[in-house]
Amino acid sequence: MTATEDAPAHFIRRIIEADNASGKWGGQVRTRFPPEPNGFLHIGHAKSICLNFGLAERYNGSCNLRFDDTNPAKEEQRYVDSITNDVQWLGFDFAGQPRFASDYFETMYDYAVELIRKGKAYVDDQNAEQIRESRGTLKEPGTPSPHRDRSVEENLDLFEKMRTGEFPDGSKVLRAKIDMASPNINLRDPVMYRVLNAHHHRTGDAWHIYPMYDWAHGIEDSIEGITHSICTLEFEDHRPLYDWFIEAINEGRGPGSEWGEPIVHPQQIEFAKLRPTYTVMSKRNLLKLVTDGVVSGWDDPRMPTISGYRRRGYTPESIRNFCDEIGVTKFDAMIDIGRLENAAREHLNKVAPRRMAVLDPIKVTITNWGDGGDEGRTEWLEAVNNPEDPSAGSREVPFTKTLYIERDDFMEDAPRKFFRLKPGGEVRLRYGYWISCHEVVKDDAGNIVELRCTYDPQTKGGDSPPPDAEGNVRKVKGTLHWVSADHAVKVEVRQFDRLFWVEKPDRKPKDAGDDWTFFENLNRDSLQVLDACYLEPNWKPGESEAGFADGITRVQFERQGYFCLDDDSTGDRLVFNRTVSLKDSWAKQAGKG
RNA sequence: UGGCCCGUGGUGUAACGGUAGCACAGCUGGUUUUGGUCCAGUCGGUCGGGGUUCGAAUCCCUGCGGGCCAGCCA
Repeated sequence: MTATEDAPAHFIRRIIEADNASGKWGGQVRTRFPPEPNGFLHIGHAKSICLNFGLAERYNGSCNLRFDDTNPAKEEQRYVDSITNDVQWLGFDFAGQPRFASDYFETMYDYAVELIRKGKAYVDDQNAEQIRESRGTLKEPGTPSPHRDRSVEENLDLFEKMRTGEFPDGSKVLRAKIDMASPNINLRDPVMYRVLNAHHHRTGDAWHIYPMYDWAHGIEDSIEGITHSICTLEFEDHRPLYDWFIEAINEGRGPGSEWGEPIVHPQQIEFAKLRPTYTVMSKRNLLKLVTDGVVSGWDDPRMPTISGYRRRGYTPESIRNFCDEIGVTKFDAMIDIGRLENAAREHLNKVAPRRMAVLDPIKVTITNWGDGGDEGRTEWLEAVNNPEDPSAGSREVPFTKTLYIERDDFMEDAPRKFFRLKPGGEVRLRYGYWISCHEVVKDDAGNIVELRCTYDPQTKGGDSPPPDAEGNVRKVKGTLHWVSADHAVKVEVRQFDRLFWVEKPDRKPKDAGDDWTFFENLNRDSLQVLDACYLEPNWKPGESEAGFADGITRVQFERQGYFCLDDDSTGDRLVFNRTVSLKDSWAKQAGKG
């Protein structure tokens, strides 16, 4: 928290602080997060959520979760539920229940009638194609509709009939009468209402017209008393229209006016949305990944959705920290997705309990295990649960004659800087003993099937042996994780790689043909399932030391990465998802060749 | 000559007319029973050209580059 409080104020905070200083809103700050319930939330929404709710927290204001449900053709209750859940999981509180634009339909209708009576809106009989053609182009002005100068009475009558369902879909619209020659196309008599005889997930069949975004959004904000209406850059061109609608409603309002008192005029402010590397973000492309079976669903751990990151094991804190770190500007920047991975490592390092698990096992036999007593004995050795958090305590891990270590941790012909296990070499088994390898057993195909090693009874717990006669202490460079073959639990581990090979997967190359899609950039090996991994037996799902508030079981498998228990787990088969690997400077060096 | 917006190290972001700083990544080294963490050091930048000013990343002009806009989507 201190980090964010100390961070310099970004441009939206400056606006708010200036407003507070001038008393524009009486020191009040009210924001909102206004998703359309037509899909699942992704990491880009998280930035907006953290911004809006974060500002409310910082300035002692409030932030509403408001569903912009103005298009029943695309919206569903299940999206409302999932979005609500995601916002709560991220840790934000929206004072009571979510709001809905549809709750304001009646008020919006009244305002529309008011604009008609003021001569600022009219019913147009043109169809969609005619309207498009008469709108003009980016360089040429539009031409007025033949219905633009209908009488107020006729407009009122037609609009009423639109509402009550007397017209078929698309046959009529209500338009604002602004300026068909405006260089800003949004001002060329924008549509306010369309006829849509559709069933709405909340208002049912009460309405046969539905408001367009530009008309509806400012009114929603105004009704809720929003002070700062924050949206993304592509709405910049819409701001003049946002302001026009509210000013049109307020025209002639005031004390004693037949129209009543002026309504609140929130300030729309635009910022650059989040664009992470190595992923697609549009709802359309995300949907295609799901429908084409590239991923298992919206919550596939490889998806950039909130539900995907949750299932992957990301903590709400890590996502919020990430959103705080990347800043808020009007520059359309690309954010290295590695920043999000770092945020996960940073948080999980502090709170994830440690366990040992061997993902790709190779058998190790301690040939002199009998030297220390009964060859069949099990020694229980103390292991620290989290070196970053002493209060996490310790546990005991079993050491026996037969163990598993990671296949990668042994090399027969090792380079100089490889300080793991090699023939004749000695390493520490973490919290166990020091061992050295004296024999490599292979099958007929030449695959290593077993390492025969000896242990040093004087290194119990992994400690250094006593000094020799000259006072020299033997040292080892490498420390390996391991499990007892007799005690280990066999589990499944799923490792994920990024879904795409290139930074901007939806960027079509210049020389690409018409049949090109972003699927060309898919990483077809983004999922690796390891079904024979061995986990130390100290495992009690749901009882990890950290006690994550969201009920998700998260853990660090030492030297490998952070993992979480997947819901696919059953009583006799645990499934772990790798959230993110640990940093691996050996892999980096080995990769240099 | 359509309109609007945006250009600061590799990436992101500060400096709001007065010493170009921070973070991440990279690289060096140190500590370490995780090649993790942690610590120290280091590399590296104001898109170009004019102008205003004692002084410009900041203000003005211009060029270049990037983004958005012609849904009865949001």
